[in-house]
Amino acid sequence: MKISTKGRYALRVMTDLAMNNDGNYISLKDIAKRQGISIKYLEQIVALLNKAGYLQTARGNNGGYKLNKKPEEYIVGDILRATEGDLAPIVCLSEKGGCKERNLCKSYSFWEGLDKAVNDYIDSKTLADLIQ
Amino acid sequence: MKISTKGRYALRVMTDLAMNNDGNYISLKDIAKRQGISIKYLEQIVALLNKAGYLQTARGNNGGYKLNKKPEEYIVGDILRATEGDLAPIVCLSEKGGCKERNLCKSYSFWEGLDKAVNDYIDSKTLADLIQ
DNA sequence: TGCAATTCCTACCATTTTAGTAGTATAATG
DNA sequence: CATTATACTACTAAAATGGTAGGAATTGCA
Repeated sequence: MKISTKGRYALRVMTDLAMNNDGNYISLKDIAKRQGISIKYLEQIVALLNKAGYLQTARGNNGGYKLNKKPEEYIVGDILRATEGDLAPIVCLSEKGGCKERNLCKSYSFWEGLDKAVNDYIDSKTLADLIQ
Repeated sequence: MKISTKGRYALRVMTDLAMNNDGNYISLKDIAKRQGISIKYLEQIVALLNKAGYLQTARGNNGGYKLNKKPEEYIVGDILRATEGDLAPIVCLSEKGGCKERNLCKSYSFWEGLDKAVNDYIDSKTLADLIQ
């Protein structure tokens, strides 16, 4: 029941981009320095955020990343799901069509409820909530 | 962000014990058969539950396990914490004395909130809620 | 033109965690 | 004293985690 570094670092990258936004692109080198995370590992995390369409990017000299939208328009849950993958607490909830034994399983609706509690919370926060 | 088999099976063992309780001890052999889990693996899970004081046990012939208390007196959160270990979503929250950078970290209170959301939910359910 | 800075993409790897299996000792019962 | 059961400990294969590494593609600037 742990969030991995991917999700945690992703939030740090996004808050870093939000807080240091001056209109220019921000390089991973700068973010890595501020956050104390290796550039090479950040590349992989940013790739996920980028694939999800959360960033504007520019390659080459003076290139880097910046946010696409205003901080209050980023749902934290979206960021976490994009980097952590599915946050469902157990496999049964992720299976397409649902677990076949859901009607027999006494725990199923409990896990459903936990899943909902988690998602309700992370979807109630935006990037703006974090940086203030 | 997954619950492991330890926690999931633990809940199944507890519900099995609750539902099949006729006053006699219930052997792992029976539980294993009903639940489709190997006896040997169940031994390890039950050991955790036992260490937490949730069970009455009897060795030898006709031995086995039974619940200590009424189903409604078992908090699901307690069962999960006993078998999964700490459910805090990130390491910072588990560190004794708290994360040293908590005042600098923009995400800290977000993770605290997630931890609370999870624990509030799992502590609001009892074994009785599951078996009905 | 060419070099430096940067993202992009993919492969690799050590360590830890997960999900068990296995063996043996200990205890109780009939 | 054989059978049935828990108790304890060691081992292990496979997967996930948390990175490192190398090189290709792109862009800005001197």
